[in-house]
Amino acid sequence: MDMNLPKNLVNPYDTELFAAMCKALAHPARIMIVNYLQQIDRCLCGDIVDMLPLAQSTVSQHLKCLKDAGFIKGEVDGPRTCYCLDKTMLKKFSLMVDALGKPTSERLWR
Amino acid sequence: MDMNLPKNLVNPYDTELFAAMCKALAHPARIMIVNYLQQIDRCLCGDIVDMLPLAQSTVSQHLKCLKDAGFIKGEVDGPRTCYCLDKTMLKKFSLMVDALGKPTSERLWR
DNA sequence: CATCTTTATCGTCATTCTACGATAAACGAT
DNA sequence: ATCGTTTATCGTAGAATGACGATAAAGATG
Repeated sequence: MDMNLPKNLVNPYDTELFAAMCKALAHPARIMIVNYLQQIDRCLCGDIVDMLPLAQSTVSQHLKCLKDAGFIKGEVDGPRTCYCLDKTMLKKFSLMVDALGKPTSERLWR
Repeated sequence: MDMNLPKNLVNPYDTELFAAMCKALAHPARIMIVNYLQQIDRCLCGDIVDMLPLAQSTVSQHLKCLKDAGFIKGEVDGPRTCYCLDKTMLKKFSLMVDALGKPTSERLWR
């Protein structure tokens, strides 16, 4: 998205990235997954399927969405996949959200 | 969304709310609007239309979306509407995002 | 090797989102 | 009262999302 504003007022690159991060979290099932992983550290896809009232294929889709956005990592282990949070990414997201409520001059990210 | 997990592990109410907040921010144009309002404090709808490469009706739609989620407030002034951020809401969102990366026991919100 | 378990992907359908132009509504100005 | 300005809403078209079942793929197990 091209903006009609001087660079010192906006940052289109971060805007796109930040919107994409929000989008990845913009569904209750995906929030549930992140919460769950936060609390049990790591688990198999099947565990998440058991927790959510959704079909296995749907859960797999949500996991892909979170993985593509960088919020979770999946480690293949035989026929299974073990998922865990990427806390670095969560931290980054948290910093960007903080920045949203502060003037540019006080922001820690670019 | 109904979960198959004990209450001590999840919080469906907050999950829905948080997902809705993320959704409201899950578009570059809406991030731009929040950023813009952060930097100029308050402005008319028309100013935002000038900034964004979008039709007036589309911008109005995005503003409604942010307003419905509580991130901005609109004060009608004659035929105009003056928009500004609701920093309380941004703060709340920020706290919820922080919580996402922490165990339940350390969370400041319910 | 045949079978079972686990997960990812495909195809599909219904819904939601995003964009636009057209129009209505609210008011200020002439 | 009429006209111009500003903004919200309506209708709509196309794209994206979210759900599912079916199926493929990758190993384990008998």
